[in-house]
Amino acid sequence: MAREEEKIFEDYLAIKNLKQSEQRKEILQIFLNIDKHLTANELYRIVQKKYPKVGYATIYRTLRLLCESGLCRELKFEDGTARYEHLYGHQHHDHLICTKCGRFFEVVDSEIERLQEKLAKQHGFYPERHRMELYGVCRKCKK
Amino acid sequence: MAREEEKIFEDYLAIKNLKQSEQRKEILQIFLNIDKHLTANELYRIVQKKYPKVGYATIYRTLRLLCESGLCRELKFEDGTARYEHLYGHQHHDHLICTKCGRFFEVVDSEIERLQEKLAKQHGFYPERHRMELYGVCRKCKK
DNA sequence: CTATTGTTGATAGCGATTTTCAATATCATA
DNA sequence: TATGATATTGAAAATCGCTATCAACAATAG
Ligand SMILES: [Mn+2]
Ligand SMILES: [Mn+2]
Ligand SMILES: [Zn+2]
Ligand SMILES: [Zn+2]
Repeated sequence: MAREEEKIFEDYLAIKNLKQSEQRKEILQIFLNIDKHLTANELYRIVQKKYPKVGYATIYRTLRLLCESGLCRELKFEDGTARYEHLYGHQHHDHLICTKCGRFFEVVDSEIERLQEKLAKQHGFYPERHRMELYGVCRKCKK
Repeated sequence: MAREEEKIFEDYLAIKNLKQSEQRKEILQIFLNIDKHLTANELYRIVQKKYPKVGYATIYRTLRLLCESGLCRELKFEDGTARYEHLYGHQHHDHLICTKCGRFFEVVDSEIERLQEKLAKQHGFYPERHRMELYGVCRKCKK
């Protein structure tokens, strides 16, 4: 499972002279097995079930390492709480968010992406990145 | 000055059986006179200069009322701190945000808006609203 | 094995925002 | 205008998500 990601994380730790702790391995495994947009707290609770001794701070610390190593991306939606998604092997995308059930749907629209670049340039802006979220009601929730 | 907005706020308070306090009038005036994307703290400091007795909680409470009455919109950008902008008489817009100087530029692109609607519908979504922020370096900051 | 150095969990701290509460102001009505 | 019901206020405590601190502990090189 996820040998490539494990290697990336190990290599990142090695380069930074960081150690391969049990906690880091455990959290990496659980992170890789859950491909959702989790909050730190949600991840904490899941990790706790399997490894009750793990502390809150370690979750945050490891999430930071995962982001730095390129495996994870931190996102902030409307409520301001950080959420974390898989980054490795995932291309850039934006999100549709259901205001009823809270689910996230990933989308890409190359035409919109092109127009965003153009819009920035029209205003003398040198674009670096963007964020786009569409809020609405998903098919299931509309009944 | 801003007679219309004053009326909207007064009417809103009346409908909700709320009272027309001095503080509310003062904060409304200052809010209306500053057309920026202020944080609660920034507004607090400006209000304090003129009315030193006003409390922090009253700023937040009044900002909430301004939002509910339709005069104000709360926005959250990358740092998670809420910012407040004028809503009355302002059409929907998105933001370009300079990562050097932190300034906000308001933009609308009807073609992007159209494609956003279309994108949502393609995924079976009933769109309600969206948020789009383009981060980059503004003309001035690029030298 | 041992020393060095990084890691951990608990907990304190922080910034933004909300809640609590007793004192006070607003406002409809007498 | 005086009264009283009800809403509002400022100060301070509480909360929330997250980061910093620190002493005990674990990983790794030699
Ligand atoms: Mn995603
Ligand atoms: Mn704006
Ligand atoms: Zn839904
Ligand atoms: Zn700039």
